[in-house]
Amino acid sequence: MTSDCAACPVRRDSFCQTVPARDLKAHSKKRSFVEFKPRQTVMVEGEPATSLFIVTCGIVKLLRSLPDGRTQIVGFRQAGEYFGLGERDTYTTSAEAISGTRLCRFSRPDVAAMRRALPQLKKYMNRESLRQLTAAQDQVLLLGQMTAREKVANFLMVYGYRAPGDTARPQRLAKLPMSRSEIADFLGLTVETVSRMLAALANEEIIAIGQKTHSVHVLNPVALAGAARPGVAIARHAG
Amino acid sequence: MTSDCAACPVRRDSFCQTVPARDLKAHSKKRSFVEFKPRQTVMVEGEPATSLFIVTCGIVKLLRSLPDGRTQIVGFRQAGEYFGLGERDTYTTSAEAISGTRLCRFSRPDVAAMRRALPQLKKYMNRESLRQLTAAQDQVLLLGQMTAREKVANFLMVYGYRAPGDTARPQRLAKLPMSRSEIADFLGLTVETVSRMLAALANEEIIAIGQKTHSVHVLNPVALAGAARPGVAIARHAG
DNA sequence: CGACTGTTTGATTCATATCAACGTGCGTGG
DNA sequence: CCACGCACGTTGATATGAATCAAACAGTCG
Repeated sequence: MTSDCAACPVRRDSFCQTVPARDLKAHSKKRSFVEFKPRQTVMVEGEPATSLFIVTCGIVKLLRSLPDGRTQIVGFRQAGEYFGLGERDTYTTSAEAISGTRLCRFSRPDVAAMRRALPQLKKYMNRESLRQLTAAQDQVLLLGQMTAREKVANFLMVYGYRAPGDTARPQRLAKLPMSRSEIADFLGLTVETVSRMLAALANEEIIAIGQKTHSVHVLNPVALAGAARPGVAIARHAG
Repeated sequence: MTSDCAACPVRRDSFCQTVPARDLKAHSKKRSFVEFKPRQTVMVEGEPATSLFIVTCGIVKLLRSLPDGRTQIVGFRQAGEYFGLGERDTYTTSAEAISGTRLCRFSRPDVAAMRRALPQLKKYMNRESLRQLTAAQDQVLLLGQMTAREKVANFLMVYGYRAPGDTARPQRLAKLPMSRSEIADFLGLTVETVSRMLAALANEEIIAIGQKTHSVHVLNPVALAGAARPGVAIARHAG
């Protein structure tokens, strides 16, 4: 909590990497820590955008809702990634913690000042905006044109697929911190359909679903890539 | 063609608005004009991104394709809007002229130099990136959660709905320069479904379709907004 | 140990795609 | 100037993928 930014585990993975070491002390003073339990709301679409958040640990979902309750997840944010910045002075998405989460909070004025003071930070954030735009376009392609099976296979390709340290083994472990219903809300499907598609892939021995249900073993990466057919994987941390 | 930027009809509506009048002469030297007939390709996804384009007149569609030919339109660009800039050094979308189109072309290095020289331009483009991100998220919500009817109604709200000068009349004219199949590719539907939804709205006397088929009269704006249900209109020039 | 939440599986329905035919406006060439 | 051909749009019949409805089945937390 009271720890200095110099000791921050995600400093080199977040936009704080652009803050020179000698400015870290001052930097630390600007940020506050906030913690959220699973399912807690971090910010709400349409409300005044007062803060920018950086994920220190845990995972957060960004979402857009329709008045009648339908919701669409437009992206996930993991350790090191930031959210809360948009073109408007109100938030354009809501955000909710998926797992227990610790966030760094910066006020908008402070962020603006930092952008002015640190050209590298400005550059970092501008690049990030463009990356997110590309990711959003990936999701548009996925939602508009892919079948349920392709959507799910793609999701596994993008969000799973991190070797657990050692890459030698043919099967790799996909960790899915989010629930089936969150996967569904991201892919524009229902929970049942997501479950069925996973079951089908498991049936074909392309994947194996762990008993903890949030871990998926990729048994046949080639076949999985084939199921994601289009070959065009959607970029990481879409949205 | 050879006209000076000072006489450009879209100067005040494009990012050139940030170029001081005294620099316009030099600015003119950097840009070249290119023209495209309907259906002609301006740039291709994945190819080296050498240029940035500003639409002078006409309309252009930006699209993403899957290897098997499925294509998704991720945005339209009209007079004054630019495209061709992304996080990568290759284009992230293809672009194709819808109507006969005239574009200003700038080389990437020149754009980079201009950004360096003109802080206002940089600011303009950064804001634009964020606007496009918001628009892309709007499209994600639409594609992921809306019904065919809602999609079409929303499309009319966003892309139509420009009073023909005089706002007094209850019915307004929606001009749709794009074909049914382009609307379909934008909404993630088929041509037939788009046609049926338009027919249904016409049946209910919410709209009336002109004989030229590219113009739609909005007879009952309130009912149209209702059909777009969610109320949350997707932002203009999505993507 | 029992309620609860999340996941899976099954039966059925429904919205939209697909397949097919027809209409219509428009440009082209006779 | 008219007739033909073609691209585009509409309309209809049918098929189907995914949603919905419903129920059983964990794993988890008091």
